[in-house]
Amino acid sequence: MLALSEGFLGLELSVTLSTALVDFFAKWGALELASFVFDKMKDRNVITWIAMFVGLAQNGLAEDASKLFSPIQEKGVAVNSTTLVSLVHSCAHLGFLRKGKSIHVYLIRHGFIFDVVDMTALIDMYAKCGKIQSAESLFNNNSITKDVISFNSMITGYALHGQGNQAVSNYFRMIKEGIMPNHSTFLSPLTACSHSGLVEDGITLFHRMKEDHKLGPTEKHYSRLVDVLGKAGRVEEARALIRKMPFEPSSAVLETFLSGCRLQKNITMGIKVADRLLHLDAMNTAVYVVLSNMYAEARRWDKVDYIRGLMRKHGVKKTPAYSSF
DNA sequence: TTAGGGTTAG
Repeated sequence: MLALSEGFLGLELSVTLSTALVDFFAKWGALELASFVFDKMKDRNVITWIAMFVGLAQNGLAEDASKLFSPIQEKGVAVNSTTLVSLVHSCAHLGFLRKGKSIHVYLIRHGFIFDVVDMTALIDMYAKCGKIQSAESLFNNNSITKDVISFNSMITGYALHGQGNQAVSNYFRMIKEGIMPNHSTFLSPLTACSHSGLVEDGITLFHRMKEDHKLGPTEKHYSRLVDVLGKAGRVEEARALIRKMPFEPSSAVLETFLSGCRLQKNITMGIKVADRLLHLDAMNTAVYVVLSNMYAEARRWDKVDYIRGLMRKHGVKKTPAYSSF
């Protein structure tokens, strides 16, 4: 602190070096240090302000970040692409729709030319802030050449808004437009399929990954499809899928499967997978809770007591939450 | 010697 406040080796730190420090500290979550350097600076440039703003935003300090917004705007620093993207990205993260929109409007008024990266940041911001139609019209206005990230962003937006059909159809549109998907492309629509009950679409997408694009599904993709199948009551198929996985299923996949078993009130299968999960980690609270809830739903109070006993035996503290019915 | 887009949902 002393070295920083009096300058390094008695020299005043340059704006560039101080800014690098603000950025470094903020990125590591050392916001007190970042603020300290920021406050001490006599001169700050665009990058200094943005680094501080982004640092606060990424660390969830919405209110503090918000206070920097006006000075940034007053200085008119939101004029280049990098600045725009940094600011808009943080606005998306914080749900600052009005602020994000004001940057967008400001730049339109000033005749700013948006590239695909700028557009993607805006699409993501509008989608995350609940304005899926604004995101959609930006995406569809044909002023930019779309790429895999802008497509993924739009697809994620649809998924976020429960528009499973749109998420899936934009995957096909992307292929039609000759853009190669990547692993991320498939995650959002698969999630959307589980939310919207689009079982066949989910299965199709999953298989297209490998067959059409040579993309081996990762554990997350398996987990999503297990969820799609589990929610649709196709527990046996979900189980077969897990067995076919080219790697050992982690707790995450098994927990997804377990919640499918609970949803379908398949206690027999639920016990099997819970047993496996507890062999992986006897302290996995979630497993006890789900098992206990399954038994409670089946009014098997003796078993509920038994689970409680198991928890005590293993020193698992959390009391299972009973579902009300 | 400083700032750039997507990556489940909860």
